Amino acid sequence: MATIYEVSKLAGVSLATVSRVMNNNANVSDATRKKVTAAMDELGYRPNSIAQSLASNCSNSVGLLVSELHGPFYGPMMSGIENTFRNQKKHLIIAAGHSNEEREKQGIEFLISRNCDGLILHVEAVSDDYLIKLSKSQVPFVLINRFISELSDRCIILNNIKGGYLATKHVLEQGHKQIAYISGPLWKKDAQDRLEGHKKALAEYGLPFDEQLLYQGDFMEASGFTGLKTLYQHAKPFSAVICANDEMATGAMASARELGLTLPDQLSIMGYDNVFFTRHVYPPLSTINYPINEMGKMAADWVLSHVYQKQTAPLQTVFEPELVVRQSITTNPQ
Amino acid sequence: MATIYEVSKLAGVSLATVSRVMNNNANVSDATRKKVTAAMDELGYRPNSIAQSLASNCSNSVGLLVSELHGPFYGPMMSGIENTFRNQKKHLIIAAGHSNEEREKQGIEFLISRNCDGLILHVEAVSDDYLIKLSKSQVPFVLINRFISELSDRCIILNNIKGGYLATKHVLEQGHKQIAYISGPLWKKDAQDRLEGHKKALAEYGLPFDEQLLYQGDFMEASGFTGLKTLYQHAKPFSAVICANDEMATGAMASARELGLTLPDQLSIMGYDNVFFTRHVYPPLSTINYPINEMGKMAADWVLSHVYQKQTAPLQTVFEPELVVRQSITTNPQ
DNA sequence: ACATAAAATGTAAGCGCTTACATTTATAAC
DNA sequence: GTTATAAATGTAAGCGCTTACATTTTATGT
Repeated sequence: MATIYEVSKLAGVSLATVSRVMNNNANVSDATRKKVTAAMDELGYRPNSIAQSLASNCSNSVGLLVSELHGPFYGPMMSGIENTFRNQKKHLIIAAGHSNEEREKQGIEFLISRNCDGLILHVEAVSDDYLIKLSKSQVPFVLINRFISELSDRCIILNNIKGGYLATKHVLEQGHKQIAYISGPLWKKDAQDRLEGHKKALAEYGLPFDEQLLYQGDFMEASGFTGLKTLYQHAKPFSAVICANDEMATGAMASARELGLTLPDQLSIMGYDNVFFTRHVYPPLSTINYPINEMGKMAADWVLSHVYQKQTAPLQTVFEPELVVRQSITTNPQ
Repeated sequence: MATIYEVSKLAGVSLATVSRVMNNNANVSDATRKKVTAAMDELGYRPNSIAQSLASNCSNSVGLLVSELHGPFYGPMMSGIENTFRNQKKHLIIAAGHSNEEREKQGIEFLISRNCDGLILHVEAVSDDYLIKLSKSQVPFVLINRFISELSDRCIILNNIKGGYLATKHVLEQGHKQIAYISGPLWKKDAQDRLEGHKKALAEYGLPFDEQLLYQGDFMEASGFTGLKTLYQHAKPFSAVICANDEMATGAMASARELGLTLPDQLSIMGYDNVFFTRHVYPPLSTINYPINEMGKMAADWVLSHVYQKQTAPLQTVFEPELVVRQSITTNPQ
């Protein structure tokens, strides 16, 4: 592989000049610029990005930590991020944290040790304090789907209270009066917020919130399954169940069928996230849209702006959810 | 950030010695090793991986090109790969090719320019010739889900003929006699192979293959939708349709319902890939398992072995599909 | 105690770039 | 034609490591 040295020799200029044309430095005459690019072409020269990084103290790489590389939620997020960065010649180093404190910390360590210029973090298990401490170290980072008030300017989040509110309001509007709720783990802020929105809608319709109709799940499919079963067997009757995410809604669907209920006639189910497979389940699931792809892009823009001083579209930290009506909610239940 | 120089000064040894303890070189006495690690701890030293890469001519990064970062197929593949590499302190740089020739080439260029030591490629649009030429350049790569005979030792593939065979055989065993087929784009080898397996099973049961019952799709959901509609309106009657992947099967399901058919009673549907949401559709889709996660791991092992000379489990290039029976196929259709 | 080999450590060059600073060349003003 | 100023180019010192080779220390055999 040709080096800058060989290019400079062929072009008959100094190393510095070659470097200047590479970096589009203004102070190069057209004539020499042409000589240099010609020499580059002739040699098939490609700059060594490692050497560039070492000399410029900028690796042009940004680290991304997500809980899982698979699963319906992270894919669209990564897509949005990758796209933005590739256009800017930055590259993405990806690691998985598996929603586990130790592994999330390891992942962050790993990315830092890889000289990332900035980090995009979707972490769940690591503590607020850890992140606040981290924010005082060298490497800048932005948080997706997590709010820490001390770090509020770098938290890209969804308005989950509103989302929870919209979901329940829709179900209420269809005439349901007995509504069960399967929440996420309530130590998580987003699970809390969604539930809070639910309560708010209930209150608005003059309905009391009933603890008996609440089941605390963990955002995973299985907990939707057992959640519905538990509610069905122990709680008072209900005509609709609202799930704090689509995975649990899916579990609840399976559970409902196992209980012999026909959907949606005998039970309406509402999801949250608008993960792509919600269109494909049967009946197609009504849910709340989580614009995760856009939020990924915004996180990338944040990095572009704060780390690389690039001009970007105005940064937005809180996104708004939207109701997506499909066919899992009946009107006027008996 | 402390450098190796400061560590060496604190420990009272030379740079080389510090480097040796970092790299676990055997020729370091226990006493000095201790001194050095103590100094490292005291300074909170972290080696600069960029400098290491430049000096050692090894970036410890491997590039991964997939068609999309989202979608049900690539997630599990990336997961398998990331996991293997992180344990080995290698890192993954990810780019998307979008099944488009230009973008795939760009992606490969991008990864190479990022000094990847090796590449894992899931490419669809780029030509065999291009890849053969690429194989003669510096950077080693392995191919997932693509077979090129000149490069056969670095192609990690599924036995798609067998998969196609298993799918059709299962449907035949349930008593179906009129079977439609929605294929992938037939310029793709995997689409061809799956269809070939289908024909083989038909032949084994003494049934002729009927061109009229074939629709050529493009592996995307929409083509499953229009495919079924087209077949239904123009072809002779059939009691089952086999789709060359799950996405198209999903489209076919939606289409069937729109045609007023109840599933699976009036139409059996078979998928391929065993993408995770196939459990969630209704009726749960019978399909062929594609062990993409394992294949991803194998690709990572290939790189570990060929690029980094690591000892790995024996390499396997062709994987076997398996039938997954769920509830989308009826028995003894009328 | 000595010679000899093996183990431990040090020296210094170099990986391929960037960039501050110095120098040369072109341009403008008089 | 000078001189002042700006533009273009060159020089050389790093960036933080690895590693071939040289040197010193330690262990081994007699």
